[in-house]
Amino acid sequence: MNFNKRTHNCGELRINEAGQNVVLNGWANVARDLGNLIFIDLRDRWGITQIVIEPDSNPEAAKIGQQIRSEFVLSVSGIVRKRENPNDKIPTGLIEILISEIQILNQSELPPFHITGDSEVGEDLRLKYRFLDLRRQRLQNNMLVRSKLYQITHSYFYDNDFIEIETPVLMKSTPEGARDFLVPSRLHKGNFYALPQSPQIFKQILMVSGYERYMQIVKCFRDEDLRSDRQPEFTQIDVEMSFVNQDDIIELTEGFIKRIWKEILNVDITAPFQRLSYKDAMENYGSDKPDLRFDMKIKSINEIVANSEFKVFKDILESDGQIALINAKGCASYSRKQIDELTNFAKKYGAKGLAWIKLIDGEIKSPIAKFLTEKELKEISEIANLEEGDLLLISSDTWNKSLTILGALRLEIAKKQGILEKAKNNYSFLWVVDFPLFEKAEDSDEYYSMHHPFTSPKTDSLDMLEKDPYSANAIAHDLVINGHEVGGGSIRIHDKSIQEKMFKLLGLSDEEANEKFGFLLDALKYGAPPHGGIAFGLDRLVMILTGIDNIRDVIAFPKTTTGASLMEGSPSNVSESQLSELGLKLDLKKSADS
RNA sequence: GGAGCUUUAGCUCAGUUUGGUUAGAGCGCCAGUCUGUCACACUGGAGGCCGCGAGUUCGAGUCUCGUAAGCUCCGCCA
Repeated sequence: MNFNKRTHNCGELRINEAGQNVVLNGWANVARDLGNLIFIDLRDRWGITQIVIEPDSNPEAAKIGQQIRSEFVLSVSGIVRKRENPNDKIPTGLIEILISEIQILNQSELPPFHITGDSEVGEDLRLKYRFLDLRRQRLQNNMLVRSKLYQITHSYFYDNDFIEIETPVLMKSTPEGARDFLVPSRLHKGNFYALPQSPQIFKQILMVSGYERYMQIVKCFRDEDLRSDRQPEFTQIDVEMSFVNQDDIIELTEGFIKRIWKEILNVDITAPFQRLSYKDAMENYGSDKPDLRFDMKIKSINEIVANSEFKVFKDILESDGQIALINAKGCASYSRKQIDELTNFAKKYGAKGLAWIKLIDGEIKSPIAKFLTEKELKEISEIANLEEGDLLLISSDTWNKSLTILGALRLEIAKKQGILEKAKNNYSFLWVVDFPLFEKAEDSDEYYSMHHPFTSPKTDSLDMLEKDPYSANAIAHDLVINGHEVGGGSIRIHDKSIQEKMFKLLGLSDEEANEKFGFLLDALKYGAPPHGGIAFGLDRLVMILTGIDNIRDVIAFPKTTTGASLMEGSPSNVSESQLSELGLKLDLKKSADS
């Protein structure tokens, strides 16, 4: 097709260019036909420029102009001139283009939703017509931030002497953590590749190979249920270094985050970031990824009620549980119904109930007051800083559950009271360190790696690996921004015998360990350097940088909560011949029955 | 695996409490008028399987049951 190619984009012309002949290409954002004067807002990804057709002097252009509808693709030629009435809402608002020639390059059907403006549109419609949703300014801005982040990442790590190496997308299935996505092999019928949950082992092997500083922006895949911040395929900034300790990794990361915030948000942030041990994070905020933009700390009252006759408390204390509270400032006015809602909220996290204490008109109101002595009530009021109009929420359960419940309530209260809304332009950066090496399953006596099985124990925990392995700590570090876990890493095990011991503690026999991770154990035999690293969730970083609370809005082509793509219709059936080539037969009875 | 919310015009939603004539609004769309608009304005018009399937009822957008899709959360996510 012959058409006049643009001399400028739709966002760059200013009053200085007045008098110039220019050509613009783009989409008709909106057309306003005033009869003997036609205005068209021409849009491309750089901006909007108003073009004018004057029918009296250019009847041919007017004829075309009258046919133009929203989203038609145009090429326009004309002269830049000062506007009679400027529009101060857009950067090009001082000028307009008087048309000499206008060409319709393509028509458009009426789009199913407005491209212009920021109107709310149903998620399913947006995903089905993703090509139109991506045309909207909101998503274009998100993609732009994302692209900038790629560039900053590459340049920062390149400046720091890292090299980027690609690791396989088809690899061995090692279903230790999340479910793997599997890919059947045609050449090895009955065998499967897995898509990587992370390039963890490959990057460690690259350290053994002597690359010392590796990074990669890499897609990872986990076949687990989705959430508003979780997609089955997501992007990770993967980093690994040799001959380093934890502080080196943390320092490098802080420089990286500083550069991102400066270059994308023009915000200067100060390092080093605060550090909290896992234990302190849990005991103060009820979370291993606390949002520190507001305070509302959890207080333990175990000692205050140590001798309480109140059966609920007594039982919890006898089983080494945790009784703790938060002070919901100014929430004493909550109705019975609102408190019931909070209780139901807490029950989602496994709470059996929720006790509370209010101070209204100088008087304490509480369903459990009659079980507490005056001294206990006084000490609780003191430790909680109970003031007029406050509501204390008290949870008693196992250590982990009680604190997790209060941590969730802490966030819920902050949301309800507008505390989060007020803090939305603030940023809190935090390292959570000293994670336990192991985590016990709730319903069995089995232990799992809290991080992954290649995480190094702290050196002072090496002894404990022998005596009390399940109390040992890991040299692990999570980067938490505004209550989101955006990065996690550790110093890895580079000693083969410790790695073997870890597998054993996780219940893997020598055979199983060799079957699954033999190649890693092999590599550790040949001069593995001390090494460690970190990986960042790129999608979550973009969410924070754009202030968007949904991961789908920072990914060009995301999946729905059932893992489907509404645009191209995946996942989909495949033909019999495709299956037989792979030596596969479907047996859907089971899933149809259940 | 479990819980909750939503589904009505092209889009965003009201209507469901208490079943009852012809299901509404705003925006958009179509036609016409209009020389300074920028969410143009004005006049007129078209547009509905009330997600889908059963059931209750003289009668269902409205009540009951089932089902699908989207979203949010718990479990899950080494």
